[in-house]
Amino acid sequence: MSRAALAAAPEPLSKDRLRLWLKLLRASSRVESALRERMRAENGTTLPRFDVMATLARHPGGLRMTELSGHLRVSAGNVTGIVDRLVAEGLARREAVAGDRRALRVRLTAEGRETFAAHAAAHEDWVDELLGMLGREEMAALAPHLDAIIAGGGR
Amino acid sequence: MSRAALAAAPEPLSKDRLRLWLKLLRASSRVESALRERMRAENGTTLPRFDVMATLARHPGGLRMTELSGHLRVSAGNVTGIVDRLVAEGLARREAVAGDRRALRVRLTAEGRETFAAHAAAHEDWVDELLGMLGREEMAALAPHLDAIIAGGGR
DNA sequence: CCTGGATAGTTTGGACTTGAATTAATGCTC
DNA sequence: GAGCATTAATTCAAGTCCAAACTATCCAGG
Repeated sequence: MSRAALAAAPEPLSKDRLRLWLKLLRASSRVESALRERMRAENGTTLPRFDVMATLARHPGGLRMTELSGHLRVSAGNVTGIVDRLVAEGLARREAVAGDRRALRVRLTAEGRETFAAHAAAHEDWVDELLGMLGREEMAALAPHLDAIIAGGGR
Repeated sequence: MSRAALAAAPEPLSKDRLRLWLKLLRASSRVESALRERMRAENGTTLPRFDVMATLARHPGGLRMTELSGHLRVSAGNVTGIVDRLVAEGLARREAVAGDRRALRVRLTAEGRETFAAHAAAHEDWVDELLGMLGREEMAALAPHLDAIIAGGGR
């Protein structure tokens, strides 16, 4: 074996992982910023607000603040401000929880449900368009690896 | 063909795309927040600052503010503040550009280069750990699809 | 009871983000 | 060579985000 072949150490896997991470980040950022922009321009709202409303829509009985921040990937202190704005716009309501005066239950109003339904339909169309290059097979190839990353090293 | 078979419409692809988008977002968020946390706790810095320094490190001759905000995917107004902080910490420097008094060239200082080298090494280790479940084959399966999403529908 | 620790939620401080407005300088065109 | 659109960068307003401190309430032991 030649000296050159010996010297050509295989590139460490960590470099590949770094590159893959950059790709993952870019792909995600591209979709997210397109969605943010359309949410703003066409629905007059923001992604965080939409996420909160989506979570509330999946739980018609309402959620406590802690549950809400648990379902989302945002901190509790953060949810307070977003819910404040939803309440101010008449899209959500805070109710007392019987038996625990510390807790609050947040729930969408009727107007909030209507508004969310319209936004969600548009959102689904946009995602469909932004990921239109992926067919069933491509998604089947991607999904398990994304799940593995989400599951992480046990964590 | 039975009535049931006719009624059982295949689930629209758009639902799958929506689910895939949520997976992509979660995977990306998981890695990003782990990196942010470590950057803060162990390197005493933030991801945006690190990103700016990484870009500057790849261009030893310096970059104009516009070029910097172009390489990163952030708005120009944003870069101003981040560079401000880097300059305040002595990690970067703004220089005048001969021939165009509007423009500025941003460059890492010697201290900035040293600091970045240390942070970058740690960063690579963390990514290697966070994506450790992916081997060469998994990455080879993922990368082209991520590239397709990045390339988008032309834009 | 009552006191000390846990829990629910808010507040606070600092950083980042975008989009839009602003300031300053450039360069094209007539 | 005087106007005028363009470009470089900053500033601004509003919102998002996190971590940490704080307030109010709950609850368990003594």
